[in-house]
Amino acid sequence: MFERYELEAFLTLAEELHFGRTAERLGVSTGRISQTVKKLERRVGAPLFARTSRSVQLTPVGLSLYEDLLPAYRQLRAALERAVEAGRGVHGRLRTGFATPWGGELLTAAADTLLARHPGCEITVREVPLDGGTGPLRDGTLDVQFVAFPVREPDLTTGPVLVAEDRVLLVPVAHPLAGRASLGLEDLAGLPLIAPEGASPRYWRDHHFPRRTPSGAAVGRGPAAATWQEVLSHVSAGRGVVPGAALGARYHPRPGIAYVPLRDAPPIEYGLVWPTAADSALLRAFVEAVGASHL
Amino acid sequence: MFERYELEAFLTLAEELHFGRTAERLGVSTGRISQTVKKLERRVGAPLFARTSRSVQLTPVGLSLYEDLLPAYRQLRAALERAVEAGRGVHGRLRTGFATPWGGELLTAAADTLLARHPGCEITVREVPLDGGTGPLRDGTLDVQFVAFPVREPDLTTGPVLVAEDRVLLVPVAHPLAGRASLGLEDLAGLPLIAPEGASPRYWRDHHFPRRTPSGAAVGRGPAAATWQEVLSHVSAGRGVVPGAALGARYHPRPGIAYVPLRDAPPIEYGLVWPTAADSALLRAFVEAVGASHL
DNA sequence: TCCGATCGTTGAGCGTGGCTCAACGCCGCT
DNA sequence: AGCGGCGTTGAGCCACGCTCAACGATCGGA
Repeated sequence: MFERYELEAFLTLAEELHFGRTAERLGVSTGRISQTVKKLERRVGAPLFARTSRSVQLTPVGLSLYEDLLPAYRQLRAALERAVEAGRGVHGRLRTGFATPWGGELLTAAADTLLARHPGCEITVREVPLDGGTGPLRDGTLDVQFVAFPVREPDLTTGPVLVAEDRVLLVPVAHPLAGRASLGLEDLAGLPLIAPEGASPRYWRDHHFPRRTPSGAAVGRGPAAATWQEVLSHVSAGRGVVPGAALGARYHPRPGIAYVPLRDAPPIEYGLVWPTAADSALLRAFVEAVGASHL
Repeated sequence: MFERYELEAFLTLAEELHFGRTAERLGVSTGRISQTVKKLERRVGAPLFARTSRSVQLTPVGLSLYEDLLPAYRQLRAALERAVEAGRGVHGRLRTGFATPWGGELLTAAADTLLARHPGCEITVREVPLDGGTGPLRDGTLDVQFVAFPVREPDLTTGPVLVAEDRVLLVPVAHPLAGRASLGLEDLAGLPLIAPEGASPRYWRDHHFPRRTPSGAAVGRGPAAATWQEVLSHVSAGRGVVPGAALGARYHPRPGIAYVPLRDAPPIEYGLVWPTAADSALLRAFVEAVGASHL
């Protein structure tokens, strides 16, 4: 019979007719799509796609399989949704966490709307250390975490992007750059960058706290910080600079800190992450509620 | 979404309303069924079954989920079957193997009927050593093997029981037991039992070549043998005895060997085994063909 | 009310298959 | 001929489905 991942790979590829896009939509590598389709074809005993390195097309067999499978797959999804609906399945306990202060407000707002709709459930919102990465999810302290993307951990599920904010550089007001209308990434060269040191994965730190500018110049090292509050203290005390989301300037501006737009940096994307194994009706309701909340 | 194993566990349990039977039908442990259902219920957010240690019943939510899922699941199966059919997917190469001579005849007969229907495919039938267990499947020498059950290997798929034969004891004609109308397992005490020595798993050897009688008396040790022909040579030369299937006596009786029914031993069951990863349309057609063949 | 039998649950630990990553080969364009 | 885009392949990793054994709950029979 069909495994879920086989179904999804086949159906997606039949729609996209492109291995790269299919892989991206499903959040796996192109190699995996190739291997999965190949395995399916061996089971069926005939090619499902006619493909060269330049084009992918459904064979007649593939087309009729697609037409057979699509409604069945839709039925499965609908059945699950209906069951969740019928079960009024939103109850239980959900422990959520955030590292940046305005994230806490977002989570609290969502928790309130959810509690109003489903009084049965219990939702806690806690701050977590900036340098802990997704550790609290792993050690069972939390069920969901609001974090800055990217998160690429095989055992964690990543929700949609909920907030995308332009990047700014937080500098001490006394700093020469504080007066500039905007900065480029190259301006980071030599500046003492404050960064968390701890369990956060390498690719995440490199993404948010680069050690080199695009042209290769070294970025300086400022003091390490465990929480966002520590980061802000360091900046306002003149001990370093740090990139952050423009949102922070609007919601929790700090005296002594200037927020200068970083022209050529992509926006920071934030969203929810949770252990795949901890999926539950309450969790998904919460994810939806956060998505519907606006700061 | 639903994983295949979750779907099957839920649907089967909804029909059987009994964890033990469900587990048996799916070939897993009851613990796994329990864990799987629990996970599903957490996802749905409501109990699907009302269960005590004495009874299992569908809850209303569970019932409507069952009614939603069953047709979708049937559609999936039907879609696969149709695709295999449409693909005329029976072609390619299939290397089959057997250890007992009459097994070879069974496989050859099936191969012939399959080749007549699908001239495109290539099927080879080879004898394999008795003491190699399922090694040829592991090292890629064979695609399917006809073996005596039980086979409990996580990476192998077990086909249905194709032949169930009463057990007999093969003894030299000159042996005092040769004249008996039947024997009990206790009679094995002290007899030199010929057994393969090699890669076959412990549970398999214990099942077919017990080292103790039911009452605990030690069974003797005869010479080791690598193939079934060697076993027969040893027996007719008076070097030992061996349990086997009654079928052997009918198809390849050997002068010098008496086949005495073993009264209290369960029948030996034979069937096909293959690496789960090697599943293919041709393979399944072959399994079916062997099932339809009769000696 | 105590036992034994039956059945579902739980947690620790194991093994494998789904997955990534990097190298490769093919194709079309310039 | 060189290059860039794309699908394939193989080696290796690790999360997760599964087993196993201990446990707890519920019944029937003395």
